[in-house]
Amino acid sequence: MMKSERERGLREYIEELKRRVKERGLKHSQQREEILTLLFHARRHLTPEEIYNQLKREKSTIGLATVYRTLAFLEQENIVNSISFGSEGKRYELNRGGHHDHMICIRCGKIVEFYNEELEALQEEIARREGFVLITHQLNLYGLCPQCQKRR
Amino acid sequence: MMKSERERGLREYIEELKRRVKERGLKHSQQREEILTLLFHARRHLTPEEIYNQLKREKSTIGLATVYRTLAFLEQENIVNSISFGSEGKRYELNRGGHHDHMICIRCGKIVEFYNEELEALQEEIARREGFVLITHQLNLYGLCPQCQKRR
DNA sequence: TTATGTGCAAACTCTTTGCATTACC
DNA sequence: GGTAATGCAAAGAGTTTGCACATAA
Repeated sequence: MMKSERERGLREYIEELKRRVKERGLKHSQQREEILTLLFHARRHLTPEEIYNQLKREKSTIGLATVYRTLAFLEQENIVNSISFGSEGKRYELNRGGHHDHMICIRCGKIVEFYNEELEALQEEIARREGFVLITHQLNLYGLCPQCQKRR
Repeated sequence: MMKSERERGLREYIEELKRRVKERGLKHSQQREEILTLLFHARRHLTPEEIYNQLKREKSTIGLATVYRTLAFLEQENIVNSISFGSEGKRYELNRGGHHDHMICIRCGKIVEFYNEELEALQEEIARREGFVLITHQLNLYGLCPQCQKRR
């Protein structure tokens, strides 16, 4: 269901990061690589704080400010995406190439990613009707996941 | 296109507020009415700060904390809805009974509300496929409005 | 009368910024 | 060697909380 290309390995993401950094006349760093690596292996969408704590646990010397600065850079370069649920802060995930939306369980916080061709087309259509040129969108569906429906 | 019932007047919204307050064993107040009245007349989605400033300009003695507390109450009672665009804080609008989503111009900030039956149905369908019971959703389309497309 | 609501200030949380130092190229 | 990146601490922005006083029922 998910739009997919051949899956890329960590090595490739790091190469892309280095390329982008060089293109901008900037410098690569240990820290940027650590964050990208963590996001590559993450099974969830992480907050800056979670990324910081995890790296600290792995004995990194990284600072929280660096995490924020790096995430801002990675997002701007479209290497990672951020999503925000309700009023809690942003969460980040590696951009693996397939656009998708999110379904969130309001009880347990479980997040399911989905992609629907028809939905995407419909949004384009709606925007066109209003004369808008659509650039991006964020759709979050909130509900109860199967497990949480059982334990009412 | 927008789901619609007969439009309600300010008086009716205030009556509903009073009813809800009483049901909860709470007390009505001048301040709650001021905020509701402001939201009724608002043409845009307002931040707590904007609501506070506007009321101060109208010589209210209200405090910012009261604005936050009241908005939380009104939202919980489903009298107002909040939306959050990107990472900026929540904005509030009076719940006029018709669910709708938002299209936001990333250049000028213009917000257009829309409602699409087919889109709503499709979301239900997608949630069902994943075994979720859908409770609510938020969809924001970001793009360029007609005016901003011209002045490239 | 009495519990709830209010305004103020302080506290909190999340994020950004200034700056001396480090490390990449 | 020169410039960008880092880590720390302090500053900001937005929001919440504690408390004494005001107010609705």
